[in-house]
Amino acid sequence: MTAVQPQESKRQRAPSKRSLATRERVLDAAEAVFALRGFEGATIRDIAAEAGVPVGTIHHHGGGKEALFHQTIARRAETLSRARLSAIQRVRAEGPMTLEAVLAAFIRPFFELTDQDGGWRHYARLVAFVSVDDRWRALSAKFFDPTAEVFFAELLALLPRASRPQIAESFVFSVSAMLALLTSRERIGVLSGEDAAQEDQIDHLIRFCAAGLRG
Amino acid sequence: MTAVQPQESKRQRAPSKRSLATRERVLDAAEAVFALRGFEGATIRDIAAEAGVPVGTIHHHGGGKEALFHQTIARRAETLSRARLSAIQRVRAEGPMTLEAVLAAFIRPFFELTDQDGGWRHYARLVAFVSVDDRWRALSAKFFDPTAEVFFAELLALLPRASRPQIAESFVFSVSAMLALLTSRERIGVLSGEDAAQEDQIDHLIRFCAAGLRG
DNA sequence: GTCTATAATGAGATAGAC
DNA sequence: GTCTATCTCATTATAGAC
Repeated sequence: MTAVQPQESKRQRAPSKRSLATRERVLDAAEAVFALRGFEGATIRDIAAEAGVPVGTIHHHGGGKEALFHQTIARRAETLSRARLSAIQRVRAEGPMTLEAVLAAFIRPFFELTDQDGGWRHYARLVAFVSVDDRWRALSAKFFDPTAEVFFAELLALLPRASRPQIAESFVFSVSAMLALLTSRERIGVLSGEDAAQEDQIDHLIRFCAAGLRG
Repeated sequence: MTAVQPQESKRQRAPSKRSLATRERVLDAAEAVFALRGFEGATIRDIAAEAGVPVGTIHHHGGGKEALFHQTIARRAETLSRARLSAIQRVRAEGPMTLEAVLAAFIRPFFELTDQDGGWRHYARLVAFVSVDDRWRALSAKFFDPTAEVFFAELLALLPRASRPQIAESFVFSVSAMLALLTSRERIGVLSGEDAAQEDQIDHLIRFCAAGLRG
């Protein structure tokens, strides 16, 4: 805030490699603990223990519990968005522009990321929490709604005979079904009694949503 | 634990009218606060303030925060179950036994209860929380799974060509879509830009799920 | 940048008067 | 049965040494 420093709140130095690594560890730990216990159920101490750092370090990097939660959501949101948008671009470029292709472009990237990395698995649970809870409405609006609206527009174009509210409802149903599958693939396995291949489950989800949207 | 009292932990006297009324007020308040803030986010003090009783009273009736939460879920679970089971009985008796009729018997009673009473509205949010969160798996299993399995059996009988895991998955998708509509009818209205009549939304949900199950 | 020690707050629970 | 006052503990946050 001095006259010597005209650019306000800009970092003086780039963070060191060590600092960046610690920051990643902290966010990994936060992701895991938040996913397991929810926001209020998680404690800074749990996260510190999980990350193997002192409690103070969490505050240094995270800047408070709520800011830490925001960062945890924000970290992977961009990657997810980009994966989805480039998938829909590919569909636009290569066709065919079917309902199934649009839904797959929205759904598949999330599952692919989730399957390749345990951190993304935790993130999927977090997204489900955030989506279902009105207290995090602002977070959803900032990180997920813009991409969702791109896909919503595609659905509108693909289903000219359906009304806008109907498509909106169907889209909400589809997203909630996707989150259910993301967060409880194990549980579904138990109920069904057999082990369905995961690829089949995702195919099935896409067919379910497409049929619902058409119906 | 004395020899004089062979029946252990039985109440000596029936609770007074006043006590029962207080208990209801406490559960109403707990329902509202838990629905708004989640389990950890809610505090005993918030609930006491909402109920207009001292903090100690909450413990007297509720027996601890977790027991209070259990009671809150338990209080309306029986009513919901019975409404669903008698709806499916009516379908069995009067026919026709369609996918839509079975889904309607599962879905409609919850919405009807939710619409007629603000407490049920809070309860719907609680059910959504409980269903999505593995920490409350035991609660779901005790209060909701038995009824769900009755409907799952009906779906199995109605869709002989589909595999058991597929029906299980579709059922999970349908339940999550139902919970999404129960907890965010307002939000869907905003996205869609117009006001769809609520009856239409429920019809639409049933059609969506039926089409998905068939597809 | 990292870590230790501590401050300040707010929580759930309970004992005992009424 | 109801309510007041209090206990005990765990939490977030921070100040300051390294």
